[in-house]
Amino acid sequence: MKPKNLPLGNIDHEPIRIRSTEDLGAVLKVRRKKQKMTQSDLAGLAGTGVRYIVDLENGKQTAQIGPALKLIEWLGLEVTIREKKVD
Amino acid sequence: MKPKNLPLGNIDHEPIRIRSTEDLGAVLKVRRKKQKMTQSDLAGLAGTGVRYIVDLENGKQTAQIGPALKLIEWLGLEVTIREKKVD
DNA sequence: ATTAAAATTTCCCGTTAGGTAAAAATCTAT
DNA sequence: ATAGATTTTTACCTAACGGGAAATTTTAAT
Repeated sequence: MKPKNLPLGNIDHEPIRIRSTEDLGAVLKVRRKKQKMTQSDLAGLAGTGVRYIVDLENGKQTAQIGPALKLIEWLGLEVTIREKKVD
Repeated sequence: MKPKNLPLGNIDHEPIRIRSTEDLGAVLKVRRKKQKMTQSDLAGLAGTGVRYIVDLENGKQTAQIGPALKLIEWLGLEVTIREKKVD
């Protein structure tokens, strides 16, 4: 099978490595659109403001962790952490 | 093989699911000790203050994402995100 | 039990995250 | 092209993050 050429941030059931806030923002944005949600929708669900969502999706370094995890939950995603393969 | 009974937050190469900041804090703390680092060591490496490390390990909701990712890197860990299995 | 090292708490304080609301810019469809 | 919805930006503002340093508590070791 040839590896498919998927758009940046796309999630096709294989886990995506998050190295930076930019990575995270990209993934969340693509996922939100795939779920046909607006930023306001998400903000409402996760109990944050629109500004927070915008900042997060833009890879802001200083966005807070708590709300981000809730948001990820609402997007039907899950975060895992493990030892780096090559250390 | 019987599943081993590992201490909370231990990482034995299988990925750990992060649902909350408390989960994250616990994992990072155990990992730091396994690496024989002090909080000051880590703070120095990641370019943050000791207070930040303490807060993060204590599961503070409002800790910022950027420094956390750097820290995770320095601990030889990696973060991944994927679709929830059961949505 | 003492002593030392490490972890946590506390105080002071400049910087800023992020909420609301409104305006501007961008994207979608017809 | 134009209207409508969505996203982003902006401004204002309060709450609070997080750094440094010192003090206190906890842990570890002999």
